[in-house]
Formats: sequence, C-alpha cells, structure tokens
Amino acid sequence: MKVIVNKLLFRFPTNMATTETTQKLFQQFEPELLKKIQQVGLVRKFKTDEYLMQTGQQIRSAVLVLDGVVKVFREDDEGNEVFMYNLHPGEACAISMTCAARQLSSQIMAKALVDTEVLVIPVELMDEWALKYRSWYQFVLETYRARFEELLDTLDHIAFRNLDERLLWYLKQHQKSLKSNFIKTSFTDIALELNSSREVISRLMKKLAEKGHVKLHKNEVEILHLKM
Amino acid sequence: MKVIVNKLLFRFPTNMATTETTQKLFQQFEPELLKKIQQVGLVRKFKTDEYLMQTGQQIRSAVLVLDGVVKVFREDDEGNEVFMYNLHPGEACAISMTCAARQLSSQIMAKALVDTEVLVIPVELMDEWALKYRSWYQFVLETYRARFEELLDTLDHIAFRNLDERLLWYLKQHQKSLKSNFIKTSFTDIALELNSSREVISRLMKKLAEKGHVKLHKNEVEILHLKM
DNA sequence: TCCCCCATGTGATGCTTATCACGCCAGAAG
DNA sequence: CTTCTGGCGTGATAAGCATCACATGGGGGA
Repeated sequence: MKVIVNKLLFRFPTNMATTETTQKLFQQFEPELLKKIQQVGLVRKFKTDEYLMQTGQQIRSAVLVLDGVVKVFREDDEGNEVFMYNLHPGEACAISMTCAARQLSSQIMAKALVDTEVLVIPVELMDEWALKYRSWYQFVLETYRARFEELLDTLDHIAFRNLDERLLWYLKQHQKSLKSNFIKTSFTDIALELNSSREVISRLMKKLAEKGHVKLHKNEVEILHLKM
Repeated sequence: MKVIVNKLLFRFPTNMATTETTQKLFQQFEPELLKKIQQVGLVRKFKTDEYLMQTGQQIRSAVLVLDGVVKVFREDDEGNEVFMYNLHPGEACAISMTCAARQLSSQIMAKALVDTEVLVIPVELMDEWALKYRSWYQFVLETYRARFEELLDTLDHIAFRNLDERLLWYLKQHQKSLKSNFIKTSFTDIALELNSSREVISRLMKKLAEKGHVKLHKNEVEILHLKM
C-alpha cells in the first residue's frame, strides 16, 4: 500500500475522536471488520471547496465520508456540469468503489462543500473484505442502491420539473446537507449547477422571495419555509 | 427455494442450447459457479412487450438476460416515463440485484422489447455466491458500474441535448439493441419515451428524413445513416 | 478618494418545445 | 360502401428559458 504522507493524512488511530465517530457511523460492521478499518483506514481532511477527485484521475481507494458534505458531479466535454448527489457522514461514493475495483479512471468530480473528513480504504482491501465480511459486501451493495436511487431522483427532476421547482429542490438539498438556512453560493454558481443562467436564477429567486419562501440578503439567501 | 412452474419456466438443463449460450455469455465465471448456475438457474421466457417487472412488485431474484432485449425504466406519480437503459444478453439489472438483496420493492418497470429469455437466480444464492466466488462478486460490481454509467449517459442527454439529438440517440439505441434498421414503434410511443409529444416527433422525423438520416415508411421508420 | 470588480436586477428578443385544433389517410368492422 | 379508429402532418399560439445589453451598488485596493 502506497502511503501518501502529508499533514492532512493520518493513520486512523491517531485521532481518538474519529475512531468513536466511525464506530457510531458504521455500526453495521462486524467488530473485527471495524477494527481492521481502524487499522488500515487513512483519515484525510479537505477544506471547503477543495476537490477530493477530478476528472480523469485514477481512483485507487474507496472513500467513506466521516464528517462534512461531499458534492459528487460530472462535467462533460463542453463544461456542462451534472449534479449527481451529495455524500454525508456514513455514506460512500459508489462510483469510486467500482472504479477503484476495476482500476479505471472516472469522469467524476468530487468537491467538499464544507470542511470535510473522509476515510480512505485501499482498493485491495475492498475486494478482500467483500469476500470475507458479509457486512462489508452489504455495505457496498447498499451504497450502490442508495446512489442509484439518488441519481434517479436527480434524473426525475431534470426531466420533469421546471426550473422553479428545481431551484426549490436545490435550496432544500442545501438546507438538509449543510444543516443551515443560509446559502452563500452566488447566483452564478447556482445557475451553473442547475444548468441555467444567472439572470434566470435572479428572477426566480425574486419570485420565491415574493412568495415568502426565501429572504434575499447581501450575498446570501435565507431559507424561510420551503413547503414541499 | 420456491419454484413456480409454468410452461415458460424451466430448470436450466432442460435446454441444451441455452446451456451453451450461457457458457458463451458468462465465460468470466469459474467453472464451478457456472455449473451451479446451470443447476439452480431458472430460464424464463417473455414475449415482445410482456412485462418482466412492474412498479411496486417485490423482487426476489436476480435476472440475467440470455437472449433478447429488456427495457428498464421508471414511471413517476404523474405517469411520466423515465428511460433508464436496455439490457442485452450477458447483462443484468443492477436494481433488481440490490432490491433482491434487501428484499425491497422497486419503482422499476422492465419490459421485453423483443422475445426474450432470462435466467433467474434466487436471491439467497446471490449473496452466498458473492462471498464465495470472486467472479460473481466482480460481476455484480461490474453490473452496477455499467448500469450507473448508462444512467449517467441518459442523464447527460436529457440535461444537455435538444430533442433532435435525443431522437437520433433513441434511434441509434434501437438500431443497436434490436440489430435492425427498421423501427415499428409509433411516434406516439417514441414521444412518450422521450417525454415529448407526437407532433414534435413528427416534425423532427421529417427533418431527419430531409437530411437523409432516415426514411419514413408506413408505420415504420427506416434508419439510413446516423452519422454520430 | 477614485476606480474597478463582482454580484445582482431588469428589459428585449428569439429559440425550443408543448399544446390545441384541425385535416388526411388506411385498414378494420359493420 | 360507410363508419370508425388509430397513426400521422401541419399551422397557430404560448410558455419556459437562454442570451444580450445595460444598469446599479457595494467593497476593496491603489
């Protein structure tokens, strides 16, 4: 196993609080597996807006989120962005798992939405564990199922909802993921994520404000009630 | 294992040709696993347009396609249809696998596009094999990865392509899946799949015909060249 | 202080697509 | 033959959204 050493990378046991967090987040694992995870897992920290992964990068490990939020999305040739899903503590990225398993590079980007802590599991162990621990196999499957469902949800919205509903959905997701009613993302960036344009978002925000769903502050949107 | 007996359901070895097909399609499996598949797998046949699976149905088995084409899609509350992907011989449905594994009902519909033959593996064995045979575990993972990629591809098209390009894409998929240059699907049904309307498809088809990509016959579209 | 940049607000305009309203034709059924 | 039905063609109209053009206003740096 190649160990990249920098100040953001630790052997798991170096952080006692994290060990406890892991035990809480991954209760479903057999004690033996949990112990192994703690022995070989590497904790890696990312600051807000840092990239965990970028297009074309080879993936050599599975990533489990311990703390924070990771936005997973794709970018096509023309720079269009496709939001896929956000990952929260206790969750893992499905794509990273198979790409890791098959040593493929991916077309995926992953970015920390807030300061984030993840647990990195080398690819060789992933496979080994899948054959050895039922709970790990189940976890991998469940990860797939959940991401798949989320992707389908995203698909539904893009296919059938108008921009105003999608904007509401976006706001709701931020509220849930970041556990905050204040969104500091610029309209330009929101437009990018929804594949729209700044002007349109501006107009729609105004409508939402008129309806009392949000309140617009300087460089910030406050979510009031998102009836849904 | 509960065995449903009808004329469309056979113990695997009853059909020697199918046994050979399976060996060809699933070369990656260890001989021992292949043998087991042939012992316990059930062959089930579906006629064109028959449903393999409908919304809300409990899934109790994994489905591997032996012959034909299976269209997998979702329908939302308002009757909107979301195309997900087509399954071809040697492929399996990812959704059915985890839903089976977790005994969940799904929101998925699956329909035979032509006369189709599938192999049904009871859910208990799926899990057992995953822990026992590396090749089966890899197959499950690869199935997920592939379906995931296809879903992303669909997402890209819906999000960024105009209807004319999506129609071309649709035609190309049919050509590939059904290995035929003739499409008998009515414009109304194509419109349903692309979440558009008959009139629009009609106009776009005319454009494609003018450009020489297709030729319109009575109740049938002939694909000429789909430059892409 | 002045200037510039960045985020935002807003009107005008045009493209893509949905929808409505018809008309046409062919094959099936009476 | 007549009627009915289902698939298709086509114009008119409008909604949703992108894009362009330009304005405003605040904060930071020279």
